[in-house]
Amino acid sequence: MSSITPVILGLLAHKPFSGYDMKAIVDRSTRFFWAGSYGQIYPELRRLEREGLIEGEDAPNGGRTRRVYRLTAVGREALREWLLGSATTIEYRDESLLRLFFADALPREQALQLLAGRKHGHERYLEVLRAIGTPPETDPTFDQLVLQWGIDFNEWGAKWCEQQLQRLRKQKAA
Amino acid sequence: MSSITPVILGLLAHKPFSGYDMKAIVDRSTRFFWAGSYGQIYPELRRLEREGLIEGEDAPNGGRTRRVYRLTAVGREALREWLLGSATTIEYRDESLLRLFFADALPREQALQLLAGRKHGHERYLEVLRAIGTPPETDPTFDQLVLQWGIDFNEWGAKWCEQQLQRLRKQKAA
DNA sequence: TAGTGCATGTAATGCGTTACATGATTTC
DNA sequence: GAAATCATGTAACGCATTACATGCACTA
Repeated sequence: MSSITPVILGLLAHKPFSGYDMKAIVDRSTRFFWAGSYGQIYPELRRLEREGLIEGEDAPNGGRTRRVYRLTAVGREALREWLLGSATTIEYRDESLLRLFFADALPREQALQLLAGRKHGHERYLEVLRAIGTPPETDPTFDQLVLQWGIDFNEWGAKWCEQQLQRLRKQKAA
Repeated sequence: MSSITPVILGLLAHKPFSGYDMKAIVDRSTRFFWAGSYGQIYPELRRLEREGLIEGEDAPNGGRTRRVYRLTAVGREALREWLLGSATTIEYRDESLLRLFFADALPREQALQLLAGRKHGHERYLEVLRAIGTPPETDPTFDQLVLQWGIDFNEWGAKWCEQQLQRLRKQKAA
């Protein structure tokens, strides 16, 4: 099982897709917390078919080759197991946080500017996520709930920066 | 400039360290958002010395070889430039969020359990961070501020999960 | 004297991204 | 008819982790 496997199974649980479809969907949804590339998707699609977790069917668009896959019962069970599993990788790399970590090497005012810059980063991210759509208040699907998480997280992050900024400025004055 | 470069320069801005020292420091501080390994550190140390950003000095402990590095003026300027730079990589991989994204494939109650599990993940992370230390309320250094961010973030995350859990349970009832 | 920590270093491994190649179809 | 989009696929590349190798020093 590679890192892209659950994405493929998860998407196909909804409805059949081609590799190209999946890449497009990933690029405007999971990529914010789980990226994927053709170099992962296509080989894995063939492997999963060989192993019987998915089934492919040729569905050309005119003379344009196209192969759509659907989940088998075995694949659905594999997805269920992964969903219920407990192993959970978290990888977080945040250069802005690293800068802040070393900000003591900077004059006070410039260090505070790093906080302001981070706040701005959250705000820009927020715009990107809001452009994707606004999840409904009631009965959101779980994929919409995750988008809501992204929005809430960035709002929280921007607010956190602002609060620290005010706190640190006040202390300087005192 | 590799990903470990700013870490080396940033640490040496404080005081001289050996490669071994730096790895140990990284492992209990930046690794939560910026990891580093010997395979990166040692080669980069020699490169940075060759380029004149740092200077090494042999400082053996008895017969145990040891080489400590300090920042040169050129290195300090390079650090300053990186700190003030705007390029900012963010990479976030969160399997728990991916699970939640595909949770529609699960019976309602099991899907909600994923939220509970995520909350638990935040709480465990919180314990790890609190074991490192509690940043002071007043006049924290910036590295302490980043630790505070980690604590605040996980508190927020746990609370978010709890709120969604309550909201989704109430909706089911309605 | 065996185990742990200090200390440096590299080779192998695994991974994902990037870039490229190919070709059909739709759109302006 | 040019450009964008659909569609599949792979090779090269870069990068970080893992594992291993070496050897000294301290401590139980």
